[in-house]
Amino acid sequence: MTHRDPGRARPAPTLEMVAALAGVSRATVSRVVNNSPSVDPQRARAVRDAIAALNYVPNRAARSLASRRTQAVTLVLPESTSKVFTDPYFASVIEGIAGYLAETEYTLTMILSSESSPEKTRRYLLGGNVDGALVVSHHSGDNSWARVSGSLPVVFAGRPLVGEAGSHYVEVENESGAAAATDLLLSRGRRNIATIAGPQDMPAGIDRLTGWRRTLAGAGLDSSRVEFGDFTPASGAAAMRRLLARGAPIDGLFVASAQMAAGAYSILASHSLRIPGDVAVVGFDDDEFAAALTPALTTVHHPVTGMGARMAEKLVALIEGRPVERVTRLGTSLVLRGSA
Amino acid sequence: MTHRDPGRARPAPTLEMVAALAGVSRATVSRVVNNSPSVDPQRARAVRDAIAALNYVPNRAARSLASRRTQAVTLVLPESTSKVFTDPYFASVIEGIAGYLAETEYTLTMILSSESSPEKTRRYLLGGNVDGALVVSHHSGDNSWARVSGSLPVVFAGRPLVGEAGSHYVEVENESGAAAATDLLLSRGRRNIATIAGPQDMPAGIDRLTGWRRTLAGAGLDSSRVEFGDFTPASGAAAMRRLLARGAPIDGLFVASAQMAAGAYSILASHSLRIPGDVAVVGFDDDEFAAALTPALTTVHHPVTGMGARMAEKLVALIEGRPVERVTRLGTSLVLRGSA
DNA sequence: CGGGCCGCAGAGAGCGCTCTCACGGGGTGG
DNA sequence: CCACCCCGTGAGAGCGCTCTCTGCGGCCCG
Repeated sequence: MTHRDPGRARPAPTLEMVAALAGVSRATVSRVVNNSPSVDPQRARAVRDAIAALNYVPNRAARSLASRRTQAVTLVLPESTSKVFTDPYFASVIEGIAGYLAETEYTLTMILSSESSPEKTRRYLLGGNVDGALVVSHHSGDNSWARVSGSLPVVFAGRPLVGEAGSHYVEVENESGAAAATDLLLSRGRRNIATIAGPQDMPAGIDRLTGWRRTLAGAGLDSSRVEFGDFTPASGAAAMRRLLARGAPIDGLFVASAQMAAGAYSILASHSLRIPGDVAVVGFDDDEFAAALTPALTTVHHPVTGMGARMAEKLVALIEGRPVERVTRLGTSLVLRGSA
Repeated sequence: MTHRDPGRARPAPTLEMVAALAGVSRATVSRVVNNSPSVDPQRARAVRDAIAALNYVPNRAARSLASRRTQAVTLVLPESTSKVFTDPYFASVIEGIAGYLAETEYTLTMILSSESSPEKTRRYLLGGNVDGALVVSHHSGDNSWARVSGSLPVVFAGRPLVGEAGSHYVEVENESGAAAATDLLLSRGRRNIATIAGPQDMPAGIDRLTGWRRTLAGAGLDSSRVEFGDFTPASGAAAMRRLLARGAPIDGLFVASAQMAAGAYSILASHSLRIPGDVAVVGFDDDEFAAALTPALTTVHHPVTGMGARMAEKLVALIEGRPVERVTRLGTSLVLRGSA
């Protein structure tokens, strides 16, 4: 079947047809479809029957044209994401967003914000294509959002580092999560605690490091054993290698992502350091990586899917003019497994 | 800023306004915007200038209403996906799709096809909301696609097991990839080769098993050492446990996904079986998991992102009535690392 | 018993764009 | 030199819906 529909088959039923069948005017059908309260129940019923009979589905384009609303929100992913796209994080966030929106009238569109032409993204957003945007803006580099969020509802994943201070966002309590992880290492009797931190141009990287640092400082311990990675396994391995090369003793390790922990594991193994015997390890992120490691990674669990859902919820509320908390913070919990 | 735009700020410029500024009719502007060949170059230039001056962006809804095309395609993900969503596979496919579409006029929308109400999905697809659909239909269970793909261009990821035989799809050469993996194990002198196969209700699961089986049969070897998983690390671990429990010797192992390989690794380790010394392992999928394992997994690489791009490309061609190969097959390659 | 409301329905004017159709003018062939 | 094309253009009719505005009854109040 070289498939080309010859003439768009069945022409979709229109409001007009429903109105005719139900014996009312277009306006009334529209009212029923949009749940306007002031419709005679009996007529409403007739209309609903007609809708069912014709298998009527409102035409989104027409509706959006007339109402000047699109009923669509877009998820903006930085194209740089390509590099980290294999991070299960994104998939989970998307899942949460899509899951929430599925129950609303909103449609989810996605754009990869091309770094080469941020203007294209801006024009798309401001061109009346969507009612709002969700931004998974990882790095602090792009500030194109400041301008957009002034005239379009925008919700960020994670505290934006730049842009206007009034942004709406949903974030995970990275700092307290990291603190809890570090506390656990302390409670295990570890005193020479290192960390493999994330990039310092994103909140997740900054805050997790801060939590670790603050906790060690509170315990009067040295917090100089820091190396940085970019959340990928390879960078975790490299950071671990640098950490060991310093020569300072390490008996506890907090890693800012499960993927980096995977990298660290392999280096520890190649140095014949046993987990948790020689080095107790606590990670951050409770994804497949965390569970798949041997020993399974004790880690800070945070609700990624939930974050997506909350972002979507917040955005819809914003679009519909309902009151919204500007910031939503999601707690973390410690998942104890074998590594610490 | 409790952000509520008071009255939709700046009313977007319309075709009409561009026409007035350029001193031509609406029709002519429309022609320019749509690259109609028959426009006087000089006027076209005037129009383009006017567009730039006004920063005009066509209103998608109006265009779609008038043209009966939506310029949107949707990606349908089975909701069951939630369970496997952390699989980097999806993220990569999406990346490929979004990347390709970014260069076209098409917009990407996503829906999680709720298993509880496939009807909702169908109505959305057939309700004129999109010009075409991309289906990442993993399992063979849902056959709702057969009906849809009759009246809407649809491209599948992977050979669909059910539905009309004429479907368009892009697939990876799973069978030959698996065969190559198995051949490698043979070339390493292994003769007691087991496999952890994927679910037998999806092509990726079936074909990879077939490739393994065919190769062993070709070499006159026993191909009864098979256990199944569902592509997750946990299922890989369970399958490995069952395989070892059989008591039959195993010196080579082909695992149908990198994630399952991760699970298998941990079980092999707990049985003090060394990789590749005691058991040489070859996986399938070249994702973060494969590289993060210790020893790094020798695996069959397949172009997941490329598959997404090809799917999108195929769909757009289909929508625009251009000739399209019904099936696209993407080759695999063997990535040699430390595990075999 | 009359006037004023209020609740519900219908008429109709667009929303911004596409696309068919008709038209004018220049080029070609007879 | 005229008939015929054909190319480039503009006019205008919608696409399917929303939403304001008007109108029609019936009810309450004075």
